[in-house]
Amino acid sequence: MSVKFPDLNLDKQLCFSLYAASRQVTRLYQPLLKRHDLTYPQYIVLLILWQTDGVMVKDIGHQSQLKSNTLTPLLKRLEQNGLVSRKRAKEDERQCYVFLTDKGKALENECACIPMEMMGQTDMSLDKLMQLKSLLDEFLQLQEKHGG
Amino acid sequence: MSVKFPDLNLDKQLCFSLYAASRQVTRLYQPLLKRHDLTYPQYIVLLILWQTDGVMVKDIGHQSQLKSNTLTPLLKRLEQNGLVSRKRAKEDERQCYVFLTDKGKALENECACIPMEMMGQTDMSLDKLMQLKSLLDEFLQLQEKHGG
DNA sequence: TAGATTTAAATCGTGTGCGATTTAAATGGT
DNA sequence: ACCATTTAAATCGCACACGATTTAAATCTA
Repeated sequence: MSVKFPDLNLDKQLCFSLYAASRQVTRLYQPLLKRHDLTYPQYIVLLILWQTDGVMVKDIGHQSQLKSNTLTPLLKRLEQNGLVSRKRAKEDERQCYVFLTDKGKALENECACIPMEMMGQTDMSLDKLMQLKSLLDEFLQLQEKHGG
Repeated sequence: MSVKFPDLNLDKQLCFSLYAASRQVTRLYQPLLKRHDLTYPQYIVLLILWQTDGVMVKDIGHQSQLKSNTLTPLLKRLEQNGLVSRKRAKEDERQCYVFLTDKGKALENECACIPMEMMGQTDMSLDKLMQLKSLLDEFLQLQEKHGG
């Protein structure tokens, strides 16, 4: 058994590491984001909007890999906090466009220091972080190809 | 700015990739675990118990990096499903030991095929998966050292 | 053009995650 | 022995995630 499948345990361990690392990163972000009354998933959505303002919920979903059942309540919270506004598209009433408010746009500058602060907390070389990202992206791409 | 911090965006993107990859892996596990009425975090806890039966909640917490506020309800669900039993330690009533039931022990064999099935779904070389795990573990270790 | 199908969000229910607090048991210092 | 402190679980509240379903709008088709 251990000859035929020498690394049968690897995937357990890999998934375990991935799971723990992801939550650890979220924990690292939390104190930085709390200053701006943001959660980590809210920050992810804002990163998407700061890149391109006025995006459909569907497209935010595609970029973040989150569905409307997660995004709708999250976006409502961002709206309640005055960071975004949601408008139905006139040409297709099913679609909902999300726009940054002035406050939401201003927040981008206030959050500008976060990436730097995070980098400082990782203690890993830039080279290894890039390697890590590259491997994760390869995994995600293979998944997108295979899983639709 | 871009000279001094050439990859300021890397960490945004890396965290994003990590976040997406972790959830993708959970999604891959779900259909396999559903057959046994398990969630992914429940499976993680069972992996720990299959390795060593009769562990304190505290130790499960240390291995899984989950606290009692997550573990207590999760363990109660496992108990309700007849997979584990929880007993207070006689020598220290604060401590709670978790034991596998016969059903819980039997489940290990039923889940034996899961790692193999998962490996088949990743489409990545063993070499790269090991690289990935190595980088994630290095990150986690640095965090444990730094963050306590 | 009426009815079936597809599509985009929203809604619902369950199970995490986690900060903060609480409860109760053990321990430590005086 | 007494009381403050520490420790291990449990509890509470909030915000995700996600499968499944629903709602409503657009589109396709006979």
